[in-house]
Amino acid sequence: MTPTIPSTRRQQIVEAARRLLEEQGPTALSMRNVAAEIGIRAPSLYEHVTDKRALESAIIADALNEQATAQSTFLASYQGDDPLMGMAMNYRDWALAHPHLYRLIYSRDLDRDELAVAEAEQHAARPLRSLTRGDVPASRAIWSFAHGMVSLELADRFPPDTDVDELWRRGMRALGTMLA
Amino acid sequence: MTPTIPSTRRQQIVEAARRLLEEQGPTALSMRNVAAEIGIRAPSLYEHVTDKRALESAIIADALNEQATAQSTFLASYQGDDPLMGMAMNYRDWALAHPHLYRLIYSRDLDRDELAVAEAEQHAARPLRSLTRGDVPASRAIWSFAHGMVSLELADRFPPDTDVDELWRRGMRALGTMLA
DNA sequence: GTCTATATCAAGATAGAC
DNA sequence: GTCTATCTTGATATAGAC
Repeated sequence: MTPTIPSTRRQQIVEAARRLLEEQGPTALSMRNVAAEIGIRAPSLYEHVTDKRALESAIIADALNEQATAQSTFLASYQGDDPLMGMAMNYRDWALAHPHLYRLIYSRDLDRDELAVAEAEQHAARPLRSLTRGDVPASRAIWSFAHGMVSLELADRFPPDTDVDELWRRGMRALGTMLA
Repeated sequence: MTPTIPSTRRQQIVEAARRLLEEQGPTALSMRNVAAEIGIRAPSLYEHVTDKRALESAIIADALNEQATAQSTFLASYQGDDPLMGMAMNYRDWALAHPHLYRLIYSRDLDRDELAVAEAEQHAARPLRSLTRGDVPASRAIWSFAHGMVSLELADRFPPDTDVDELWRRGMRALGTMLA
């Protein structure tokens, strides 16, 4: 079987749900829509996922893993002289490319009791931690800044006169002093 | 009329809605619940507020103004030697004291076309800007960090071993170098 | 102006037939 | 596994009484 064809019904459901979310936003992510997307009725979904929240958790786990892969791939091939700023831009670019997905990820508590979610969380934190050479508090503070920036940008919360690039530059330069 | 008794029906509605949100969370914030809270039926609300979104915007405007007042009051009476860290803790404390309210404020785009909201946004940014002595990008970068920290803490996104206080100390100390 | 009564539509979820 | 039928709850809109 080819990788683009989901091997299980559950996987097919999760992928359809994510597609709806990314292309049409959170209001399109209804059980009815997801079911219609794969040609069945809504109640049938409950044979494969516990409820809507579990479906969202599956999307979140997939997304965190993808983001982690994007970051470690970026880091492995980075050639410039400011990998920290590079990672910040990589984080931002991923979020802006998947705005609805990013908002879902941080819209609620993580279901850490679901193994796939707990693993994905660990996975997602690894690339930045490797960059701070194991300084975990520093990596978490940098993550907080990046998340705040992306979150405010996605919600259009910066006043219209804001030079967002400048905020990233100044913020990341200042935060980089944590590592010296 | 005493200040604790809302002078208009609309004000009464906004206060009831906020009370429901703060005490019982976002799912309790329904038009039916709000109406029941003040002893009327849901459809009657639409004589006073355009729709639910406008009601939320009214709550957000009130909340931003309150937060602004809390910050400027704090700043006016601050005696210590690190006002920036003090402001950060004031920001955090306010958010942790009003978690559902804080999440509502940042859950969606601001309705800047509503005058009260646009004014409240300006109002909320002022205390921190006075602290950075007019360095607007610095104040916005600091705000982003603070928002990221609060947002991750409220959503329980820091791993269980996290010393959140330490993240604030290290992050704010680093960001303070922007002002020197 | 303000309210009650009512209707429409969509959502998440469950029971039980096939 | 999938279906139909159904329950419950929510936002919203209109008609019409007072």
